[in-house]
Amino acid sequence: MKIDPNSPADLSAQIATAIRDAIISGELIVDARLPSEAELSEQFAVSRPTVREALKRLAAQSLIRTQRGASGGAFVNRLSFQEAYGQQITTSTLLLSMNDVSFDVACEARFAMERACASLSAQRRTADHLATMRAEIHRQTQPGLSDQSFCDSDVAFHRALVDGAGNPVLSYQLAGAVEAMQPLMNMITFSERSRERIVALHTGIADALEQRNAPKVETLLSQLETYTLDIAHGIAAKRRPTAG
Amino acid sequence: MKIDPNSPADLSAQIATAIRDAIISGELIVDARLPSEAELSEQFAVSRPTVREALKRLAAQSLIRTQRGASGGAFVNRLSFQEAYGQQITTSTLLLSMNDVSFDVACEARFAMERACASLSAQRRTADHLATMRAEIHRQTQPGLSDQSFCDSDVAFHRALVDGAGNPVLSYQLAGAVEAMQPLMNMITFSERSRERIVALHTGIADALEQRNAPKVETLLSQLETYTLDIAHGIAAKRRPTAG
DNA sequence: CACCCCTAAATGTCTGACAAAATAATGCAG
DNA sequence: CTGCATTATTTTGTCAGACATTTAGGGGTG
Repeated sequence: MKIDPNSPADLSAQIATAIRDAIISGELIVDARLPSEAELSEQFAVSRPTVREALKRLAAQSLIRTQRGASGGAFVNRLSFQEAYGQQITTSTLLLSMNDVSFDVACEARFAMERACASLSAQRRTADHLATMRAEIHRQTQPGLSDQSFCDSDVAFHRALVDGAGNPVLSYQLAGAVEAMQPLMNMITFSERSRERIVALHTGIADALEQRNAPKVETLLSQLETYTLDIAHGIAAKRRPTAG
Repeated sequence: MKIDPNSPADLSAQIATAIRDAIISGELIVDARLPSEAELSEQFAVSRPTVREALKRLAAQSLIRTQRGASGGAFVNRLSFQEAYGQQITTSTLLLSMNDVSFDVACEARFAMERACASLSAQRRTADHLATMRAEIHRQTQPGLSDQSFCDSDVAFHRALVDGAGNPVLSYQLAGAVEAMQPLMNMITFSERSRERIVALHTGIADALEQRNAPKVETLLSQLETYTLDIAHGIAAKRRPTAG
């Protein structure tokens, strides 16, 4: 692992890249201990603060974890699905908010992916998944529920649907799509009537999953997509009423 | 933005979180300039190296960019789809390689998501997308092509399919799924016969897209999934032939 | 007006030091 | 010899101050 002191890039960035490559290539395996900061600074011929900046870059990506004390140090981290979810969500949320992605585009992507889980979920969903969905539906019917809480419950419902597919990679990918949309969804006000309609669709989806009827789940998801767009467009229309 | 010096977490991590939250909440908008490192170290009552470690953490997530010189500093970065792709791929790749995700599970997730793009792509694909796919198919028929190059071309083909859906959010999500599988795919040796079969399926997919026949695209993708699994299982079987 | 130089501001890097945490080693009592 | 408390050592976390490098802007000169 060598670095080029004449490169235009920062030394800490180069060092981070070198170590990251070593991890990705398998040269450094999970739970392996990196040399101490003092040793690294000697190897790369840089100062300790520079090495530390590099290590913090890697820590920000959950590639390493650090521990103090004797026999401490920096260790290659096993990237858990949990941590990956978190990064996925942060990245996706920022991506949507910073690039003026329209509600329609985000919505389309989300439901397209969710429909992709439908048939797998219909095959494999357990009683637990169904129970979670029923519980969230019940929560959604509670009077006086805030829009925020309604959205949270909505996310939990769809998450159960996706988890029902029993494929952690799918769950991971969908986590970004579903949760990243939450800030956009939170701008929506759900009237009593629209909540009724959504709950009805959710109930239909849960029923179809119970019967392992994949096509019906897909159909209902499409209807939910259409209805969500209708609500969003209604809100948008109200906000700029015959401007002039 | 305040931090707690008695928290168990590192100061640099706390500062990074504080600034990250300010960005996500919209308190700091795109291209806004953060205070200089000296000012930040005063505000948070920490030393400059600590502030720098925090900034490097944010830089590692592409949340900020830095510029030297007068009127330089740290600026809130517009997270581009390009950068998000990169992070998505790195994270997904590591996730798969570190968690012993089976080829089957990854494959299932990938094709499920890709099928989700099929109908949109059938509706919206342009002549450019078709041309890209045809070109990659042609490349795949070249004799003497290495397995590595064949895989690259395969990725490019499927990427064109996904991009054909005309939804950047979908493209972003799929980038992770498709590219993260590449290290797994690269372990496969493609015989001449299996290449012929894959090319035939690719041709069928391109034809179906040209005719805007979404159901056929989905069917062919399912066949490709099955066939890919067959190849992978064949390889796995050969590697442990009647052990004992 | 154009060109050059100088200055100031900001990040990038280095040195050296101390604090805090956690393990390892040591020594003492039973 | 064993068990426990104490001390040492290693390692990360933090600080202070300094110099190098890059860049924008201002001012003087032709």
